[in-house]
Amino acid sequence: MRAVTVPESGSKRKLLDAAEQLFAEKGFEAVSVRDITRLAKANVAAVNYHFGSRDGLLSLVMMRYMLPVTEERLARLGAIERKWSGKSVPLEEIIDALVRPLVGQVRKSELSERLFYKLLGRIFSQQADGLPAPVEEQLRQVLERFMRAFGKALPTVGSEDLIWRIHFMVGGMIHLLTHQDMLHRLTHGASGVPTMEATLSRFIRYSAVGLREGTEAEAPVEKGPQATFDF
Amino acid sequence: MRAVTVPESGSKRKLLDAAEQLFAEKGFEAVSVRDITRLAKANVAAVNYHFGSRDGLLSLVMMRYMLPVTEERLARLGAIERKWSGKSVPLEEIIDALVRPLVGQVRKSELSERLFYKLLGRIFSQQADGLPAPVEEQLRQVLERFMRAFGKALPTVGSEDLIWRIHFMVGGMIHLLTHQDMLHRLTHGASGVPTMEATLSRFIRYSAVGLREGTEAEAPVEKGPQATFDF
DNA sequence: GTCAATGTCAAACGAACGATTCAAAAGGCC
DNA sequence: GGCCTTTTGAATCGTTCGTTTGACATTGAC
Repeated sequence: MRAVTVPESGSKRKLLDAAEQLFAEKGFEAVSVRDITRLAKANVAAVNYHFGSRDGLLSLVMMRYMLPVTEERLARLGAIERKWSGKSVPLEEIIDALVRPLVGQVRKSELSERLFYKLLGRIFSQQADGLPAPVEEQLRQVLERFMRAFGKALPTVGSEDLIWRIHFMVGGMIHLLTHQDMLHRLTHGASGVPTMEATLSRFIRYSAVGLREGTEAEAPVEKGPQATFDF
Repeated sequence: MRAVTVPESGSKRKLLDAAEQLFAEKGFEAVSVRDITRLAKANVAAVNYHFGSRDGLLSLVMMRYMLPVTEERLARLGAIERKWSGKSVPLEEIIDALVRPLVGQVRKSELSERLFYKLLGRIFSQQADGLPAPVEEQLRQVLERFMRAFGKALPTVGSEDLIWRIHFMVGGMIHLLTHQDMLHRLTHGASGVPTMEATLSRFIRYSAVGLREGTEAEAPVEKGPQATFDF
């Protein structure tokens, strides 16, 4: 994976910043090239000059935010598996490796925290075929790696159950990103600070019990020949 | 709530059907009135004649699908509470009342099952201020009613925890609707039939354990002065 | 038959869209 | 200075957007 480098100044950088802000606020389809150049105080032609097309700019914005998240996710998962080498990895730590990079990368961004999460949420909630190919490839890769890890941590959960439970968990994660601001306003009206970190541990606890649902109570019977899961 | 009546034939009906199909397939923003009139084999002016504007048609489509769901949700919850009058209502039955109407209304629709769920998912995943006022009002009403019910069924869960857990659950529900087709293809490759009903009970079990997380193990201490939740 | 209400139709409206052109300006290097 | 590459600027391309217009057809009431 190549890094997405960004010039420190100049109109290219101004265009990227403006595009990120507008995409996060209004969605990828609701922002025109003219909206972006107007905010960046640049010429309409600049987008096509620097990025080839509107789609080129969109891809670059997505990659710039997804790549660090993907790399931190995979690095954290790798570190965890090394730490517990051989032994089974606690479920909570896997979920943590999946979701913590979403907040871990926020400070490196120029965007406000609120817009950063919105932008990530918009990327995740896109239909897969609406994403640039390299972004889609990243998501596929992350899914495969974490699927395998969850499968090992939950050996008594049938593969079909596991897929669905992870599906529900991912839905909660996306919803958390896209509607995070609304709920944080509700639950921390005036006080303020303890926002995302506290929410994260809530999410991890919620998802962990859902993922292992039934594995303690019921007998550890194998559910069929399709015991191991890999796609 | 007034019912949304639809003419049995004529171009108005054809426009509604075409709009529903296209909105479900491509999203509310990606469909033009010309796309709709082309599919309906009607004139471009027909949309504005029958519905006043594109937004008018969009509102009508949303209302047509949301109203029966909302009514069935509230009716089911009411029936459950009457059945368990006084006694505490099992959590699973409340979740069931929230999600079963999503599949209960599918047969009354002209749309295929797959598109029906997609359309509902698109409505739910819209930002609140992107929805027509009456639809938003329905969602607000449903949320308030069910919040109260969940609060009674989980008296030991702090109100702030409860809000977040319901938030995660709703995210899973929306994700289930919007990406249901992809996963059903994966998990029932060729076989087919046992799709949504089995998935629903999976979702209910997953969400139930997440919602009551910690309420069995830990002592039932009140978490603070904000014990009861109502907004 | 006449009238008014109800739909339908082709045509066109102004506005906005992404993209392109080409000349002027700016910047680095000899 | 002179030269060449990179970047900007205003103007404009062809399309598509939602909406409107006014003529024309159909219908049922009286």
